[in-house]
Amino acid sequence: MVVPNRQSSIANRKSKIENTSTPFKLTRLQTHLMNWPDSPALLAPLGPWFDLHRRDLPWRHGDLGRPHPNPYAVLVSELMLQQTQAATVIPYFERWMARFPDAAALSVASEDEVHKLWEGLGYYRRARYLQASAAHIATLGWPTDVDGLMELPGLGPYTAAAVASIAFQWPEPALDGNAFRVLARVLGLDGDPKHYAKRLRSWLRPALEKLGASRLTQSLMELGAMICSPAPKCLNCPLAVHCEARRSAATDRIPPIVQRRKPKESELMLLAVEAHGFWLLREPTQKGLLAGLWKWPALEAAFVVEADLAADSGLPYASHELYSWSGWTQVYTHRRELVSPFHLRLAQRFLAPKGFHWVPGAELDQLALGKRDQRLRELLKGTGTVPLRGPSASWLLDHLRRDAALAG
DNA sequence: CAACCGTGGTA
DNA sequence: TTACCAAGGTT
Repeated sequence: MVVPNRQSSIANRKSKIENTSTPFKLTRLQTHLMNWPDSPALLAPLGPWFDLHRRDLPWRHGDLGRPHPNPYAVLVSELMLQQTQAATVIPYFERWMARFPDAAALSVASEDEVHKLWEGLGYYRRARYLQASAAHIATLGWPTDVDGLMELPGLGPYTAAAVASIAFQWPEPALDGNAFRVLARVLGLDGDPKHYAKRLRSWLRPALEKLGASRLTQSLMELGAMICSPAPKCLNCPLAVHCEARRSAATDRIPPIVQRRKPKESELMLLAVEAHGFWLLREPTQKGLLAGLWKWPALEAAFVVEADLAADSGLPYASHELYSWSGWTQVYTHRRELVSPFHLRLAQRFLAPKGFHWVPGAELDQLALGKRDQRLRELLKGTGTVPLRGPSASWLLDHLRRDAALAG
């Protein structure tokens, strides 16, 4: 497939990235660029270093001087690599490409299967965006410039530029966390390097044109991942001679650490309710945490206190059995959950509330679950339950049905 | 624009 | 154990 290089500029985009520059800002920009070393000269050592030390990643093509033979593979890898380390991505990428070898195959897949192949990788929105992008490409073909790539769902400034440079050799500067850290240190930037994004892109473009877009983009990120890491290994760095942060012993201050909000804590009971070989699962939601995935029913654990007070009310659930395991802490980006898992076995099924579904045990493994719910699914396969230590079975069931009624 | 979206590695 | 943070993007 031949894709023309339109030489469009991310920095001058009207939409999504930044506003067009005013004459005043352009003047400041030019002034500032005068103080930075020439980018092709400064970054030239990256090429030879990369040829010697580059990792052999399954989405990485041998000849970086040409457009990538499979742009779809680049797209898949870049979506998977968002906020995710390469080592984690590799097995997911292999399975994905085996099952969905091209955009057409992905575009006709079921959403459940798409999520199943993404299971455990996190940020599940990316899987849906990738499928939507594949549908666009299968129908209309590949975009012909970086602005077109930006229109694909799930592609922002970084990913659009990464696909442009790695898949098509368009000279679009792709700035990820690695590139920002490397450039902040080499140039000795003060403050958050993201504030320099626009100037850095203008400054980088000549280097992309001279050293090769794919080669420079990947070598910059590879250096950030392997050498110029948060705790840098400057002795092995091909840019050390001209690095401002190293010269001034400031690599621990550049770039500055951005502090995060403390995660919110919550406590919940996670229920595997079983009846005659069927399991009660929450159907996938469209929004919120773990959207698109199946979930075990859960109850706010504040109820546990009530349960202790209520004790067993003597309701007719004599044939029910309740098992539990020791709990754990489930960590998300901005949340911490204290999880208490239970297995409740019922003598008979009841009508599944709205938003719930009785799943045959044989199909449990086919559902896409988040790590928290995968963990309970695995517990059910073992025999390591401990005697009941928690609310009564009747109490749990009553609250589950009440909770489901409210949710529905 | 701050909040939100998962999970695993690392010091 | 805690906190940072990773080939970020969307709302």
